[in-house]
Amino acid sequence: MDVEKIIQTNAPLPLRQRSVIHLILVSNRISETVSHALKPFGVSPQQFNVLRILRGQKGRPANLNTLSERMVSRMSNTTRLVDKLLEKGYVSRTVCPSNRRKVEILLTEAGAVALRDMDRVVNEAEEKLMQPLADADLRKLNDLLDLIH
Amino acid sequence: MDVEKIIQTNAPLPLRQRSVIHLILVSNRISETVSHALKPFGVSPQQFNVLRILRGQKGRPANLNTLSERMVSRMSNTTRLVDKLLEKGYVSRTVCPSNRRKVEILLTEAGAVALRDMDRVVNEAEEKLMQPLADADLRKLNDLLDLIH
DNA sequence: ATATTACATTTGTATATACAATTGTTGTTT
DNA sequence: AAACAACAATTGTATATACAAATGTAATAT
Repeated sequence: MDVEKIIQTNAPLPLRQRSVIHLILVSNRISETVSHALKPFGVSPQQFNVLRILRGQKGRPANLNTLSERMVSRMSNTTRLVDKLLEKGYVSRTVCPSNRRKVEILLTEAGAVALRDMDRVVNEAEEKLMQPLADADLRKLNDLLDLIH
Repeated sequence: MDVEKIIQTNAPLPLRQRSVIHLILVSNRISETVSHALKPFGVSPQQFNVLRILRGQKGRPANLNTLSERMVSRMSNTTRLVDKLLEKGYVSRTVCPSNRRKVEILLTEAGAVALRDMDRVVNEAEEKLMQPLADADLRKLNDLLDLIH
């Protein structure tokens, strides 16, 4: 990404500042792309994220706490996210019988089916974005990101 | 950043997928940190961004179009962003005399003063985040990010 | 001159998110 | 058992953002 062109400055940016802006630009691009790919399914990237976490549970129910802890972006209103998925019939929500404070959320069959299609389009979108990076590049990128606090 | 720990999966992620999640996690972390650093000034990162663009204009007024084009995140409602900055007295807004469709936005003296303080805290925050990366690392990171579409 | 089109900004609306306050349930202390 | 603290989820509120529609102004065509 050509940072200077995007933010339209002619003065070259200090290296650190450029890196920070670059990271945000790339992340925005990724989010937009994924968002766009998911549009036909009527789910946001966060909702998609929740569905993937539920699949990872392999049939074991997840409560709200677990979901919010595992989300890529933690500061979400998980209750309302799950509401949306419920409306679409992708998840079920029942009060936990052993502890009535908790709630048990499960991926429905319809959710699992839809998720497979979502996976396909999201994977294609990510592949397209990251295609110029060889495996060695991706490994190096991950190593560098690991350094950031 | 330890991606697997954060999203709490024991299965190691495919390299490309891990990179994508990693980028988003890092970008979220940066946004949160900057957001937090700016809290005492009562401005959001986007508002800070607008102030910086206005300073870059060096006294020449910017219209709304210019602002939205140059913002790191383009999909913002620039009118309302400027409204907020106006309330705080950081910018002025007047109808352009030569073309009454346009609007001329300028950084006020109070805005310039506040911006200097914001710059300091934001720089400190970014420095702290990126401190583990040497110059060579930052250059490499920028190069890799440049590859992404 | 009037109508049409293009331009620049603003407003409306639905959704998302941050953060605080509230509700309902369970566990612990006295 | 009653009172209190801790836990889990939900609701309220303010702000942010995406996207479409509307407003007002200028340029162009008829």
